Amino acid sequence: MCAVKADETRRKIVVAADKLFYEQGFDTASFADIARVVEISRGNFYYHFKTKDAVLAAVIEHRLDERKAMLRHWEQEEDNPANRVKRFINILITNQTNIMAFGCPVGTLCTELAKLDHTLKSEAAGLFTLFAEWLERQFVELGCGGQAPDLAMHLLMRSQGVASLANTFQDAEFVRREVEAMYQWLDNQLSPKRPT
Amino acid sequence: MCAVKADETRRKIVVAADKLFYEQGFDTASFADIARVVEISRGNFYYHFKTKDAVLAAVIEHRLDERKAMLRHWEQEEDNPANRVKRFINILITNQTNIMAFGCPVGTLCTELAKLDHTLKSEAAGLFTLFAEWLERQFVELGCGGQAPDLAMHLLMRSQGVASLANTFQDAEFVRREVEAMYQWLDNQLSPKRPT
DNA sequence: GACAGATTAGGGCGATCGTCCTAGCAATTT
DNA sequence: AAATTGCTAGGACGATCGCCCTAATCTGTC
Repeated sequence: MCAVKADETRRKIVVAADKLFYEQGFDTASFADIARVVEISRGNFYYHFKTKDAVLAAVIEHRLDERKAMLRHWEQEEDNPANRVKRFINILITNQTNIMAFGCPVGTLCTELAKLDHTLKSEAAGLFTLFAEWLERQFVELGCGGQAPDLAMHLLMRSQGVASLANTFQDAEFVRREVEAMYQWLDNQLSPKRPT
Repeated sequence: MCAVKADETRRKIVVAADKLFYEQGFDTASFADIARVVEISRGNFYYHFKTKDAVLAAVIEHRLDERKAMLRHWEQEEDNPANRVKRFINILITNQTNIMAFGCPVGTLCTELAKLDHTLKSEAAGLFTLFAEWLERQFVELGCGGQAPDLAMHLLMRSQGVASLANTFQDAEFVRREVEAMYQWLDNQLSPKRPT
């Protein structure tokens, strides 16, 4: 009775819901869709999650855990904060196929929840905050000081913009070009030639 | 019987649908919602539009017309192409309230239609293309030559990124800062200090 | 004022939504 | 072997969806 079976099923539901919420949107993806993927009955759903919002909360939690693990991984693999930031920029390349098909998982969720005026929209925004604060720390380590928060937001902004247009235009060359420009921008921040 | 009545009602429907699709999303906004705003019966809807997709098509058409008129207006008011581009950038300020509440009308629609894999997603993308080509023409006039298409897409990308984060974080100061940075970027393109 | 066409109101269609209930199967404990 | 608990299957609920049909009303012409 160690409840390991339920935990496993619950995990499967969260993973499936995560994927479906991303690919179809939170509102469009239904209980029936999720149940079909997990291969459980719709009725059984209620045992694990009382409401759809509860599923969404679990999905956001799951995404937070995944992103935190990814950021930790980058910190372990890269000594240089600049290279860590480059890892972030490079998501646009490594996740290009998904982004072109469905946009940025974080941005599109926040946008949808804002339109639905959903209770959990601030929780979803926490995914952005996670990246913003992590990037900020890297810029602090790089000696950007008080500029660090603005630089972090600027980079986040560019990745969102690229994801949005990549999704609309399906233009891989555009993505490559903008990623290159972001690398360039990063270098300029580290060895400033008196901008402004 | 000059059908002026029907045209007027049809126009009201399109305007109401435009607003609701923007504020709630295409999928969430229902016939009943639109009919309530226009103050007609749900049944009457069918006389003007056979399907919801037909309403969407009309809304996209309507948005295209509005944007084209706006761009024409800018061209009349501003002789200098640089000032025209600044007008574009300044949308983020003039439309700030709506953007913070519901995101960019063009970007969020394209994103949603992509997730729904909707037939009209390429038509919606035409709204982006309209801006991209218009910006490109301004950059050509400014003597940017072959760079013009890339510069246009870059600017479009930044406006999308700013709109997305403005929507999520409700940070007016961030918007102001990024708009300023876009003005700066524009100036740099016009008097290049050997970048790259 | 009768007629014809344009426009409207209202309700019904089947499908699907999130939610909820309950009977039964599966697995572990005593 | 019996009993307790964990977990599941299946269906029913009211509401709402896009869509469709038809009868009534309005408007302008002869």
